[in-house]
Amino acid sequence: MFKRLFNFAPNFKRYTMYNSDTTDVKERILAAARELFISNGYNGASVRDIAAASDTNIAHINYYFQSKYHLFEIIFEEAFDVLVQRVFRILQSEMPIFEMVEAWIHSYYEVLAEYPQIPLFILNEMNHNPESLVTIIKMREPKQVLDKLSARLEEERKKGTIRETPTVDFGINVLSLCVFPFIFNKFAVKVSGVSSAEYKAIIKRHEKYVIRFVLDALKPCKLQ
Amino acid sequence: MFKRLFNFAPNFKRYTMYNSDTTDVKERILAAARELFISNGYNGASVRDIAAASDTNIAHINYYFQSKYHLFEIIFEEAFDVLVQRVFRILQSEMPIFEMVEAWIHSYYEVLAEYPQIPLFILNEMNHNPESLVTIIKMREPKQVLDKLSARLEEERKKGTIRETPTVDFGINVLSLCVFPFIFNKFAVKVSGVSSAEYKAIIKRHEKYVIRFVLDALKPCKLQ
DNA sequence: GTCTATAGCTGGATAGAC
DNA sequence: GTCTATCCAGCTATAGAC
Repeated sequence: MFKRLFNFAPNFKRYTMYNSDTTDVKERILAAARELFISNGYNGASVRDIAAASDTNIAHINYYFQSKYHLFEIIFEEAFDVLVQRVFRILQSEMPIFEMVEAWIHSYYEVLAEYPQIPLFILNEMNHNPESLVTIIKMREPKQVLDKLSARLEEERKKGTIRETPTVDFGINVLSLCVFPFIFNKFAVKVSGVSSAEYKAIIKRHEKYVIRFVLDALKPCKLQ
Repeated sequence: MFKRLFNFAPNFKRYTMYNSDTTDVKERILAAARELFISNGYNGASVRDIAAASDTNIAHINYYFQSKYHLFEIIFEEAFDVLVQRVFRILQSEMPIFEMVEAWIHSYYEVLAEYPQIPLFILNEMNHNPESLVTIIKMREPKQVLDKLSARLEEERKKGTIRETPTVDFGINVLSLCVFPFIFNKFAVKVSGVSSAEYKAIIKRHEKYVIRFVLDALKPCKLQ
């Protein structure tokens, strides 16, 4: 299930470049930790569970990763990069503005369809345990990305391509429309009784609405 | 901090109609449980913490509420009603459609400004512990509310007041735009470094954008 | 109704044999 | 590197004195 995580998380290589037999144990622990931490959060996943799921034992975990918390930080970093790397690359590209926005939304829907549990995981851990996690996030320089987006929006507004658009409000809207449907997944499925497959189809269709919504809000009336 | 919760949760009266001195102990436990469960989740809040915060002891909690889980269910029910009662009332009213949508969004922003932690709390507990909580939610008959909204949208579309609007997609959009900014609160504050007060101001302004966004998406072009 | 003491369990981490 | 046994801190719940 998490195999393809590697595509999005180059930093993860740091922990997988060994060639000895021990690599296998580390890998198995990481795979189990990924699954359990992201599903159940830090408190909800015990090292005992992780040891059992990876067919190792608690001593292995502490031998290779020093502590439960250190292992957790590695998983958090990975998960954050999954959500952010592709999107940051798009936001810093020089694509035409409407294409960029569409690619931005689409890449969220694509990544989140594969890893729907990550946003809730991150938002949760940030709520209960911010300090050391903030460091991990700030290293990715989100401010720089926001500034670049601001400059882009201002430039296009001057050209008359888009309306006056406050960057922060616009960013919150895009995030809201992309991320929330996935956070809401399990709630909706449990309460409405639709199957997970049906909800996936609903979200797939929903992406189109979101793209139209956002582009219409950006374009000045005369261009619509 | 949670005193005004009573306004939104009439069911809560069930637990507060006693007049003896013991009421005070129950009240204090409920107040502490409210705060701690909603901030830290079921696993993150221990009965020890709740006892300490309410200046009672563990035996009191079990005496009055039988078990930690039973106490939790009461808090969950209350919290759910806070989010849902006002909104359900608006969705079932006969207000003109555009007024209704604006009131819908506004009531979310108003309730969530006061209880910003509740959505994450509910989404979380639904993820980790759905079965018995689903019952609590289904008792509020959300399906009925959705059907009423569907009928309303269809009726207005026939009159030409609004575009063709799929109820579920529209509902998800409104929920996303209203709820996510609050879920995102702590993350944004910690990462960007803006103060909580500044973020509150951002959200306050943001409400206006959301209302415009949603109404523009509903209105047919000729009416804009 | 109140409160202390404690049972019984699960958590993370480590010592020490191999 | 591996694994068992164990420590100790935390948890919920309850027994039983007052």
